[in-house]
Amino acid sequence: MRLRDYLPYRLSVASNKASGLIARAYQARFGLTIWEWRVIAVLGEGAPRTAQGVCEATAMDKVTVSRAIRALDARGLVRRSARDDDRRASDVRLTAEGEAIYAEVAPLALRYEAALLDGFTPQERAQLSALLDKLEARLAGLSPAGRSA
Amino acid sequence: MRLRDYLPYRLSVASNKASGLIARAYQARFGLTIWEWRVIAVLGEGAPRTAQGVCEATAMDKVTVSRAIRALDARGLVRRSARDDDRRASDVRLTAEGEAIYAEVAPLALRYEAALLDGFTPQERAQLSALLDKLEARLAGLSPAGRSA
DNA sequence: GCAGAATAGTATCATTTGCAACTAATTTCA
DNA sequence: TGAAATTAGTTGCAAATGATACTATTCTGC
Repeated sequence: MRLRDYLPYRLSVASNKASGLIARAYQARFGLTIWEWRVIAVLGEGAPRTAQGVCEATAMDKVTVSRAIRALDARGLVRRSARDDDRRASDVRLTAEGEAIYAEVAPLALRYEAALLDGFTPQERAQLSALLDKLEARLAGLSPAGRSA
Repeated sequence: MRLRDYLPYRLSVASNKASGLIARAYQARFGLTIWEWRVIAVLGEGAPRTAQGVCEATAMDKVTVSRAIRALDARGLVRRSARDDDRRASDVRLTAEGEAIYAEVAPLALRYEAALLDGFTPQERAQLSALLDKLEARLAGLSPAGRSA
């Protein structure tokens, strides 16, 4: 058993390094945590979402989502509007200011991804993506009930 | 920008799911945290290591290592012995009881890895490993100074 | 149409984490 | 030699995190 060859360990190291790198950039330039950024990223797709919808789209748990949305709301980057078909839930969407942040952060994020994949051939990129798909499928089968953070 | 296709996000989700799955098993059966397990895993290779050496081998920061070693020491799974060539540092090694735990946990860990990779062909396993190598190399180049957790 | 179960989201509290400061020992090099 | 800088490891404290419990609302099915 060699830790440095152990797949879950390697995933963890790679993921933490990548996330840490990018998180520092979000934090330094926009004062956003990774979770706030994830919320912005899914809302940036256009459609409003409930907190629950954000949970599903971001693989964050509901407490984390609740806090991220509250922080974004406090900064005026998102706006919540009660739904009349279900008054427990609210639709969350980006404000104009939130859109502006999204428009700046998204390209930055993509540049980081491009930097990570710099030197990967198109074949390698496709392989990596396919292998991650496969891994995700395995994990979905093995996990008790898909939480993550 | 689609979050669900974003590489750092995908790595994070896969890593957290895999780690969480395995962490639950360590915790439930042996009362070990992931960090304690990592320390045991590297010490299980045989050679004693200083805390610093453990840091390098596990990609953990020194505070985390210090705490993990202390907890393992308190449980009698590792033993520390002052070095006389440098009295700031101690060599840490597994006790007999630590070895016994290692002998039980390591196969369990490998079974989990095998479960993750169930359905992967040998080619796919090799590809995954090679792609992670490549990613790690990129990350080493991009990261300010390789910390992680 | 109503009692009980389920769900959206929030609040509480204990634990974990990480940074920065600290002690003690060692190295550097003038 | 010996003062300044560096390193090993620990500690303290503030912030992040997560499990659990809670409120309010909606669904179920009898």
